[in-house]
Amino acid sequence: MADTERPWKRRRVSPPAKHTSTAIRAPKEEFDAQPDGGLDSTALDRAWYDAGESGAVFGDDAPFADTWADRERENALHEKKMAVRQKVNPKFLQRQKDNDAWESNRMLASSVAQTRDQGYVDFSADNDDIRLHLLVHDIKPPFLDGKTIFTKQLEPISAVRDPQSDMAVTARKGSKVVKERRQQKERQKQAQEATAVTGTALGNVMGVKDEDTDSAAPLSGPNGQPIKNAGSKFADSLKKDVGQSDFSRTKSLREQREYLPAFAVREELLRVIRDNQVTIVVGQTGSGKTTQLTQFLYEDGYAANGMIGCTQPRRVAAMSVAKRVSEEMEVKLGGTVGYAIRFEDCTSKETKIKYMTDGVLLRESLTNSDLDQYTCIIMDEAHERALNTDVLMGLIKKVLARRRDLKLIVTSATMNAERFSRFYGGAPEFFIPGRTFPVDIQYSRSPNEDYVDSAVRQVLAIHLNDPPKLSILPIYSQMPADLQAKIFDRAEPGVRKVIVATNIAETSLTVDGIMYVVDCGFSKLKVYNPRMGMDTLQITPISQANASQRAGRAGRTGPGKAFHLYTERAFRDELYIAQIPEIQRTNLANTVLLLKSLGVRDLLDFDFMDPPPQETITTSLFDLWALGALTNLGELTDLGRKMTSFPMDPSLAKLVIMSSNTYGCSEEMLTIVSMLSVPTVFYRPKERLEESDAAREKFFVHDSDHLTLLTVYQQWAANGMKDGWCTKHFLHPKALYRAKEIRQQIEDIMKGLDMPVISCGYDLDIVRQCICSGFYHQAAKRKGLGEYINLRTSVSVQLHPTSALFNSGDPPDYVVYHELILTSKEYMSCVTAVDAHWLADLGGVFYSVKEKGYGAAGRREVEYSKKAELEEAIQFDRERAKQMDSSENGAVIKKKVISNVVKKPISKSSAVVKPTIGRRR
DNA sequence: GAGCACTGC
Repeated sequence: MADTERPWKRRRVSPPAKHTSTAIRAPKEEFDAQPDGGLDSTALDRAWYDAGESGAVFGDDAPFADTWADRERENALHEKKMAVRQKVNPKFLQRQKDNDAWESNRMLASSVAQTRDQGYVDFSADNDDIRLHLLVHDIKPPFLDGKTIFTKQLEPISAVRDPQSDMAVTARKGSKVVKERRQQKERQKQAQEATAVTGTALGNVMGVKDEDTDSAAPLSGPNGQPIKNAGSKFADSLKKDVGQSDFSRTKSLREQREYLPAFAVREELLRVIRDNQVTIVVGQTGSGKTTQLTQFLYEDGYAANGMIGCTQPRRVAAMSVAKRVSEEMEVKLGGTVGYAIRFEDCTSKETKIKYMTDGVLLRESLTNSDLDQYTCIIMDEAHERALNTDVLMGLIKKVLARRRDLKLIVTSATMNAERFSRFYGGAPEFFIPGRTFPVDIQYSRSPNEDYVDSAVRQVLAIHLNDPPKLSILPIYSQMPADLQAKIFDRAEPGVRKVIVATNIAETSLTVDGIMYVVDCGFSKLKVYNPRMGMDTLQITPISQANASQRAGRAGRTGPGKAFHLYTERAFRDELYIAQIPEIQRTNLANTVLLLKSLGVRDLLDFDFMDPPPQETITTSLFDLWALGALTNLGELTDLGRKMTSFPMDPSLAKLVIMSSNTYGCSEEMLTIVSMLSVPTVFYRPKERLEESDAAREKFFVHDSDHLTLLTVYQQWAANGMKDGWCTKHFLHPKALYRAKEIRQQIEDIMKGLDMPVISCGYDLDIVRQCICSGFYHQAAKRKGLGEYINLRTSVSVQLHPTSALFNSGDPPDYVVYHELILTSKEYMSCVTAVDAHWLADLGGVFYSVKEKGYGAAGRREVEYSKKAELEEAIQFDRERAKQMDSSENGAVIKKKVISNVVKKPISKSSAVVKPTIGRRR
């Protein structure tokens, strides 16, 4: 079998770092890199391929056949490779010995061998064969030296208004009922179905069987047949809405339009917009602002020289509103009225009214910073303060100063209107009344200790006033679409619906006919901890604005009642007025990179409505620098510029770039990155945990969760991307389809940038190395069973029990992980085993490797690293920064320094051996 | 041996 017949099979591609310039080389790589030292790559390839040929089974009715064959082939090949290596090249082991000898020699001869550097954290592997030490540096780029200020928000922001308040304490404690129920389940499991379980307390009260009250419904139908996926939930819910209200059935579109409150104030609104560059429109629910504003502006001639743009925080909204407006205007969607969301641009040359997500407009500003194509921009739902909305607001403020002809309209709920007005220099507020029904608001008389218990009691109290049968329906975003659709079904006569929802029901979807709302006063909030570089999912008291939004859901189709499960005093004193804007509680690496590429040199000069906390910005800047996206002076590098082309986290963007230009595994990396960009593809219904776990394990690649994801996608693709196949293997079809879309988008971007899409074939070590090149800043070393220590922060972290590496017989010493999540413990999610040498090589900013500690000689060790080079460069840049500081116009870096922290002098002991003579030749 | 918000490019 000649290589030419398999163009996808490529020769091993070396990592970017030049091992030869340092003294150490991992035996494996040394072997591969020696053209004369044994087996050439073609022979290896052949051995590999032959091993595969012998045992392969392919076929449609054996969905896993090719995977298992691959796996076996891989194993067989590995063994063969090792055997061949040792047989064909007996010098191999000898060379290892030689290396050892060489190093001892070098060590003894060298006068620069020093004791351990105190400034380092030393992670020593207790491996008998290779005594390997990974040293961790603590280097900062000059632009982060001292106490440079990047933002007006110096203090961290607390997710709770008052940590001592009743609600904050309750939030931290969690629900006792939930805990007990969990323990009960545990006991039941231990009892091993010895006795049939009859039901829980809750089930007994309601006269419903246990399994009916459980939150997730089974995946299979009544006969155990897998349910075919019903398609996208958006399309579904939109369909069901049609014709639900009598009003929309009996009135023409024109009549409906004129009935809206916005219509009554049309002339006055247009006059205010004409007289002001910025207008804040306070439009309540049901006022018609989203659909009418654009049409008013269009009718008033604003689209004569450009487009009227309207941004939405969510994709569905952008799509469905555009559809509605095109119907009202009796034009084809995509003509005069269009929309643009990720993956879908439904606009044309004729488009005058364009609905889009705020992320799309943000991306557009990358190519046209003055947004010239628009005469008028409406930022809808700005009060939600989504990350992109906030960034856009700062950007547009600058554009408004340059383009006096541009009009901006910001719509907001009542609570935030004044802040927007102030931000835009006292812009007028225009009020449009809403058209909703009155909602009777009730508060608890005393604080509740357990929100789940109180919620159940409250629901039952409402129910017992007029007790028909109850139908309990859960909904959350990760639930399969066909099950989600159930909440929109009309209840049968004599049945009352109870919908148990996450905050998906607060804004994202509307269910008709809700009469009662029970609000527990909490939500799960993702809060970023910059110090630990970690997201935490916290139960947090909601804000007053959230509470009103929840209550308002009872008054959409008739008068309703809302029960808040906290006291009125708590509402007033313990809740923030509005939720903390996303920009202040999230990782900003992405945003900072975007702003840098938009030419914002100093973030302090950027006008944020609410500036992000200092610590978040410094961590983001540091991470970007460590990734190689920023120079030592904090300017964008070529790599950084390339990264902004990709709509994803900077570290993932780096993986894509490295996989294409260095490692030759972009085909694989495209898939992995796409899979990491969607919610988990593994479906784990509560009542079929063991089955679904077993299904997941079939996809495991033992040393990498990333490669496991790759396997899942490849199998899904190989099996025709069928929903039935997904159901059978406990996978979410929706998530996989989305991964496919994302994959296509990234591939298109790569082609646009002339980046080759290549496969590395079966050499998955290449993929792991590439992952290491983008994630070395998130690495950990093994401490115990399943227990690791983060190399840089020394924080103890664990393998998540769903990881492929969990419970594996041979846990790797070093791993990199995709993210850290704090739940009951600090868990690494999506983990890949790496080699310590890769870390030192690819993450030269942070790590260097020492080998062979000679204990008897008093821990005399030699360090090999790129650190000296790096420090030299940093010193050079530091000097440059100083020079810039003294010059007039270049005082960018240091002018914000309050007081310079005196840097510790680099101790003598950190002297580095830089071998000038090669050790082998 | 776990834990469960939501968006967006």
